[in-house]
Amino acid sequence: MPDPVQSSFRALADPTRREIIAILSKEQQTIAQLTGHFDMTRAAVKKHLTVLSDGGLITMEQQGRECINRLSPGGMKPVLDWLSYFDQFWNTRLENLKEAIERNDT
Amino acid sequence: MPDPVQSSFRALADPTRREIIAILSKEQQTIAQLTGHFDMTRAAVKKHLTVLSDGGLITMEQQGRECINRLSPGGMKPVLDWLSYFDQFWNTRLENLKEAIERNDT
DNA sequence: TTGACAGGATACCAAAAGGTATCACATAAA
DNA sequence: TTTATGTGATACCTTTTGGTATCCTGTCAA
Repeated sequence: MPDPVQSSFRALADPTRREIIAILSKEQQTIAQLTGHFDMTRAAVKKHLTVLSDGGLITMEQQGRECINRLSPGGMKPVLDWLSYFDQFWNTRLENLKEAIERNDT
Repeated sequence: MPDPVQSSFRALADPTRREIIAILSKEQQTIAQLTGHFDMTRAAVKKHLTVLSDGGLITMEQQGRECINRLSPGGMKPVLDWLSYFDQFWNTRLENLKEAIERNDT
């Protein structure tokens, strides 16, 4: 899937993948660790991780026999780019983002 | 689909639906008008519109024998809420949103 | 009234998506 | 060196999804 917008949005469209993102936002995890959070096999979790990786939202680093999964900071760029194109309609909520930004910037 | 986050993200996951959003951001359209923009049947376009409506991203108003489709201003709220939860990782791109907001706010 | 036009609704189809089971392989540990 | 662990890869299954075709209903215009 060569379109970054499509692959990003696709990666976000599944609740399991969004939860994986939430978990990885707290700490990096191996595939086996991540599987412990869900009621499915490692193979299924690994498929989700592949989709997330294709979408640029995470990075998968091989370390010995383990596979470390981390959130990719710039991965959300295509999504935010697309969303910001329609600010004039959805800027209601952007107020909150603005606050978050100002908290971070200083 | 009772989960607003899921139905919103699902609605955004298809390129045709995102293009519909782009079109509707310029002007409201009937189903027949929208169909003119794509290489598919009215039935297919209507299905996409139903998904977008389920996701709260558009409103469909019956007007005589026509069906007027409009962008729903607050529809992106669940998406932006979810995204803003991970600001600390993706705030790189939030800079641009900030600029867009400041252009609109005055 | 009689068409023509805009949409619902349904059934159906092919492909993609989410998931499991299984086997193979490399590596860490005993 | 065994043995167990963590993962990759493949095949397979079921459900969902994107799409068409078809038919039916309502509405606007001659």
